[in-house]
Amino acid sequence: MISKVLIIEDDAALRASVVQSLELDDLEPISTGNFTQARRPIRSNFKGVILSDIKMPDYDGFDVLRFVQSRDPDLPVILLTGYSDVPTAMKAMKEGAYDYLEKPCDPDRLVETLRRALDHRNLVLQNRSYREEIDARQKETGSGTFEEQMENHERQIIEYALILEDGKVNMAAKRLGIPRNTMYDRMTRLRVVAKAFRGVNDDGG
Amino acid sequence: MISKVLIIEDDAALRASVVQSLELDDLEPISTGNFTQARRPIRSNFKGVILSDIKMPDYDGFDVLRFVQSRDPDLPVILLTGYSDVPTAMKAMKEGAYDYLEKPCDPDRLVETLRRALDHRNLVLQNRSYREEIDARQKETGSGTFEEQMENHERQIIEYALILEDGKVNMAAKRLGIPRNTMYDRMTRLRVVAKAFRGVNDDGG
DNA sequence: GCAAAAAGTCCGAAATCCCGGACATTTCTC
DNA sequence: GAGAAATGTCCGGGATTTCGGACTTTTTGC
Repeated sequence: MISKVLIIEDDAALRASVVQSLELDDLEPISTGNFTQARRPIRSNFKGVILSDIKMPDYDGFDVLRFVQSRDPDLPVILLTGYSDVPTAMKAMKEGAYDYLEKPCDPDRLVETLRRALDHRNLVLQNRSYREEIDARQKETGSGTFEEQMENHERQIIEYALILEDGKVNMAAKRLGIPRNTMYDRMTRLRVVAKAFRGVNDDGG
Repeated sequence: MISKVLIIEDDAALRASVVQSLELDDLEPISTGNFTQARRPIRSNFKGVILSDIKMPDYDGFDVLRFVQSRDPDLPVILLTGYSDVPTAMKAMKEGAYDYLEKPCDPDRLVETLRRALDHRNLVLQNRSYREEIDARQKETGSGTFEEQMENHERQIIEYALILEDGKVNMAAKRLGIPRNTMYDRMTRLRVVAKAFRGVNDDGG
């Protein structure tokens, strides 16, 4: 499970206290004092979430939010607002912040919120990798000539059977449920050499 | 995106107000007054989240929480606690509640919290279906007789081409680099019906 | 080293597949 | 709604594949 939290907070004292809270709960704080310092790690595969103050000199929390969203719209940003500054918080949510916390915030609430965000991030990243895997397999079943695809698959089946049977053609044929002569025919056509598969697998024979 | 919220709250007035808040934000409240009424829809593929009061006669929020987790540990439960009842809230989180809200709660905060939970739920369900798909494909490769394996693969290639071409056989044949008559022959042999692949893919054509 | 079993090779007929061509039907285009 | 283009169906001969059987070579077991 991912656990990085990129902190953007100009008040050094508050930053230190946040870092401490996170470390006590086995999260991995990355402490920065302004947006410029924080930019580098913010990218689409960042394995963590962002915790940023809103009110800061130069770049504020909304700048951070916009930048993060340009890099990855599914990278959660939690913003720290001033006490009971509801309008700002509302605006932040509308602009896509994952959540917000009022300063000063309860450490437990902070950690709970971050854990939810990390959980979310984790699911998003997992989802992406699953999707990539599915796409990759789909690609495999959709590139090259029909004949090529069929032949590749045929070769794979035959070679796999040969590996399991230590390169013995007749045994491999029996395993695949086809007459041995047919097996030889196919191997000739595909130019598969049985000898090459002897001793490849340890439990062969 | 899923949007159901199963509400368990014995106070009818509060329940009505929650329902109203949710409907204003295009969520789908399912309103119930106690655990017994709520049990039925709670199952592992429930397309929504649970919002439950903690303090109720007979069964309380922790009973709900435990029951939900027995049905699906990844089904978010948001609990409503009394005002500033921090210890109970902490306990709920420890037992696996997704979040908690203090009564009376701000409608905006309520909706934000529920949306996060719904988002989470959505990702979990999506993740599961992806995983199922990957498992299914894995199973397909490497079992059955030779003929079965070849035929399955052949069918996959042909069906995928048909999907890409919106069920047009001639186009699919061209894509695969085989004469259209051969394509028909193969489809007849495999009992693949072209019509079944029309409109499956949005960019077909 | 001998017999038996398995592995590998060659042949040919039957079965199957490939694929062009002719034709019917549907869909598009103006 | 006529003509064109694409889709779908049917046929048949030539090419390929299948697969049993006969044979040779290699491996196995004693």
